[in-house]
Amino acid sequence: MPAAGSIVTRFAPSPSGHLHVGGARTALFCWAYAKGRGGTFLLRIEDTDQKRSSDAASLGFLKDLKWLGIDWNEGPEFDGCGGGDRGPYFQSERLEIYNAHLQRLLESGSAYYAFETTEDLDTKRSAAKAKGVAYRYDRTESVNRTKQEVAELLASGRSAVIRFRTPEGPITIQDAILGQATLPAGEVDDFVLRKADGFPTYHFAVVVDDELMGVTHVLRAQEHFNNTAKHMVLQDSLGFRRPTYGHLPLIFNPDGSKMSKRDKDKMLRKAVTERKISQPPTNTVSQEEFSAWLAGKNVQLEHAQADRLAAALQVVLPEINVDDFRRSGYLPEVMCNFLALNGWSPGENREKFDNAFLAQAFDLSRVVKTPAKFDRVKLLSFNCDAITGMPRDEFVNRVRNHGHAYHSDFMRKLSAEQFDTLAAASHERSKTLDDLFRLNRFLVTDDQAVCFDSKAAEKNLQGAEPNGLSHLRALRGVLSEVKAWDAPSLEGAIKAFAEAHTAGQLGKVAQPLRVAVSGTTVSPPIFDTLVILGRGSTLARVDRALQMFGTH
RNA sequence: GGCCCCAUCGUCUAGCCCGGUCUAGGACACCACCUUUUCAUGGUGGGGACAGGGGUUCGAAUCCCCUUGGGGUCACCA
Repeated sequence: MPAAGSIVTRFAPSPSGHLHVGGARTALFCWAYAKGRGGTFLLRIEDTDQKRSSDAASLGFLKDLKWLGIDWNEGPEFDGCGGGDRGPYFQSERLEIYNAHLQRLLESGSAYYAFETTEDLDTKRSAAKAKGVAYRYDRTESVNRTKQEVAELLASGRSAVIRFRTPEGPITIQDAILGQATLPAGEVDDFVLRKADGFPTYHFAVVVDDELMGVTHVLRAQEHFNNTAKHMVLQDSLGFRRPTYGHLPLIFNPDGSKMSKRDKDKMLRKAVTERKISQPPTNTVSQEEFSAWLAGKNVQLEHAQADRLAAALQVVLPEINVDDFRRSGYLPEVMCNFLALNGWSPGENREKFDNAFLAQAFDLSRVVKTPAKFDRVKLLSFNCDAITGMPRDEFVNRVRNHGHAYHSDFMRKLSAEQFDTLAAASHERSKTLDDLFRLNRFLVTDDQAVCFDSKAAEKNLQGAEPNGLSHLRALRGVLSEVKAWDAPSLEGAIKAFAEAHTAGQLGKVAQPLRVAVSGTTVSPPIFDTLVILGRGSTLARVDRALQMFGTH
């Protein structure tokens, strides 16, 4: 239990889907605020929506937070984090607590049972909309029922919710970031506290838990701003303290649209439509699923399906969730740094910092009020800087771990020595931990299966004599004679060859060789590439290229 | 549509609260040139913003008002 008067912040995700960047940023700020002030950062899982919540999603959130380096002092126990005596930290396990407080409201007349069905309410809502009037819940019928009548209805098994009897009058919200705002009287209607399934709504659970868990500062996304009014009137009715609120600006896509998992479907649909594909590529999704997905814009593919389809179509899906970025090879410390820069800045032209700095420098007064567009290009640049700036050993280790996690096939095909050579050679040209695997497939394909890019071959192997092919033919002899198959020896031999045959222009020799062994014009430095391939593969590939492009 | 909030380069932002030091700073992106065995990196230089209109003031990016624009919210989702 933290000392009295100390700061308690919390991150309270609802466990559906994956942790996305906006949520991660909220968690990071909550963490930093508490951390920098010797307070407590608490994690609570808001799983009151039985339909959407899942244990798998909860676990995913914990893992993602852990990966980002965001540790929680209290909350679900996981990998050294969590615990605490103000639990349980899953709202689904706190129903008795909510019911006890609900009882108080019911008895004082601040809450009441309501029996309208969802359909009833929908009808009223659309009627209001048709008239161009704002819909407000009408409490008259519910409130006029006697206790007796309510009891009878309940006894008869009628489905019921409990609503809050919102007091009259305007409500002024005090916000540490946005200042204050006053909602006119009547803006907040009688919202639901307990759903028909017996679970509390977000509004009720959040107010009860923040009080019971001693939360002093609520930092959350701006979409919750208006909800704060509801929470405040509830706190008053329950006799609760009022935490300090700070509403963080939202994070959007570069085009201003909301960042959502649907962006992946959108991109895939576009690719499918453009290429006029009517049948799913093999081993991706079933024909029925594919057709349904294509037909309905709101139909979403499962993660795994989307990944398979993207792979088959060679489309790179946009990263939305934290684990997408992880898979794409972004570093957790860079994610945190960049996320923090969306909506906050330390000033003094400082942009690069770690979480320790963030914790000591973060302050609500420097949080920006305007929504941010998430710029993946800048993130990539930050990632590149961090990767090229780290020690060689560290890069090799981290890229190896990434490989084991996401590219086990690739890792299996290279020896430890080969991999380390490749990693070292790839360090300075890697923008992500994934680049190495994406760009060097040719190293793990069979010598006879190397796929040649026709433009690359045309430009570097064919053409008027003396062309690349003729150099390659002559170079083949040199390569087979090189005594030690290591980078210095190869460099010596090939440079000597270039001196003799291309007036020292290494490119004239290196490029044909590169195309011959990789199929394209891009690879790690040519000498390293040859070392990784070994003499056998190199010569086999050169021979194959000579054969394929040499005969007419 | 009602209500609430916001408004600086293409993007993230510094400056704004406490008007002059702002011919508005940084970063990413962009353009040009240079370096380079490919790719990438790196180096040098360049273009690029105070949404518009009214006030207040000797003086406004900074304070006030209006307009416009953007966002949020109006669920038995959180």
